[in-house]
Amino acid sequence: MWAPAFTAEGVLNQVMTTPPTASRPDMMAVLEDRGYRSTAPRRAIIRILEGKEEGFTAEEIGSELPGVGRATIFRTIKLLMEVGVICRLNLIDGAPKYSLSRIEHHHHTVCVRCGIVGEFRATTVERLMRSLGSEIPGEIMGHRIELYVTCDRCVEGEGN
Amino acid sequence: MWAPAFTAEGVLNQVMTTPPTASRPDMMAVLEDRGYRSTAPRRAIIRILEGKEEGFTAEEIGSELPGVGRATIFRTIKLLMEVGVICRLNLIDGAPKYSLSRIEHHHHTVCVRCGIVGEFRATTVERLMRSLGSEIPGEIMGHRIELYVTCDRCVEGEGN
DNA sequence: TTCTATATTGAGACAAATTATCAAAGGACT
DNA sequence: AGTCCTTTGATAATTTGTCTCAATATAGAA
Repeated sequence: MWAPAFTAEGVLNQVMTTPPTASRPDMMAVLEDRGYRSTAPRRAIIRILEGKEEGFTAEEIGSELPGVGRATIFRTIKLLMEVGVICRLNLIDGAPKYSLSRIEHHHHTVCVRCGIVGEFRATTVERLMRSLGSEIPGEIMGHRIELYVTCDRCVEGEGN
Repeated sequence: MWAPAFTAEGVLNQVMTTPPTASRPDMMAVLEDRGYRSTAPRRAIIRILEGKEEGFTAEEIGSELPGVGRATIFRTIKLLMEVGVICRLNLIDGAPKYSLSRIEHHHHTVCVRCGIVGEFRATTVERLMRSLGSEIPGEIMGHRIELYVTCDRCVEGEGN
């Protein structure tokens, strides 16, 4: 198995990458708390998702669960996004990818080579966004930041 | 007609929104410089694009040029992205939209209500990215920042 | 436990945004 | 004008989702 792409080092309170071991909420419980039913397809999808530390695609989940209908895969992903436990991001070419949300507000790194997704949080980013708020016309409703990187593994394996 | 969503005010060297009058490169010339041919469909598409100050969709361009094949619309958009004169961005729901690049490196604001696109540049953002570089594993290849806003016009027209 | 009202599911049609194919047409240069 | 190579348009195919609707499963009552 592969070692984590991100280690929790970095200037404290500045940049915080999330170690894959960070605790995540029980996704099914979150859904139930919101009144959604605990069904076999949902549990199956969630079980698969729990192993996806570095991002996943809907198609990927679908092919790992041939017994679950495609519509259900998408419906469940959408539901999990609505309740905030996973989020959607875009690769450089715009291709969609999903990722578990281990920390409330965060941003993503996406390897331009292998597509592996990581997340980080930087309080500086938030400060910056607040200050941009007064300069930009209109009301800021949210933001999305994606950092395109060549991950350590791909840098090392240069030429593969 | 509507007044620009963005005015070039703001703290100088901090946030810079781009006035719609900012000069843009001659897109056809850029393509020719790269060895691409100047064809009627390309010139037509570019002529339409020149009037699109606030972002556009491929479908929109296509319907304004019924004589040009759909594939050519997409091919030309892709080409213009490759040479860097337009760029692609995503609405909150992931829907694609394109925008002219008036300044080399910039980011976008997208109104969550009307979808109008604006661009801005903030040197603070660049400084931040550089500092993130040393904290994040891997090599940073690029980044994308999208600010989701409710534009002035939509805030005013509240309830419409 | 069984019943029941209602949420969910799966199959498949449909939609939007692209990309691939390929023969026909169009530029650039001689 | 002629030739070669790029581009184009029509259309099929793909990818990522959403919608419909009848069949099924679930949560909570009885």
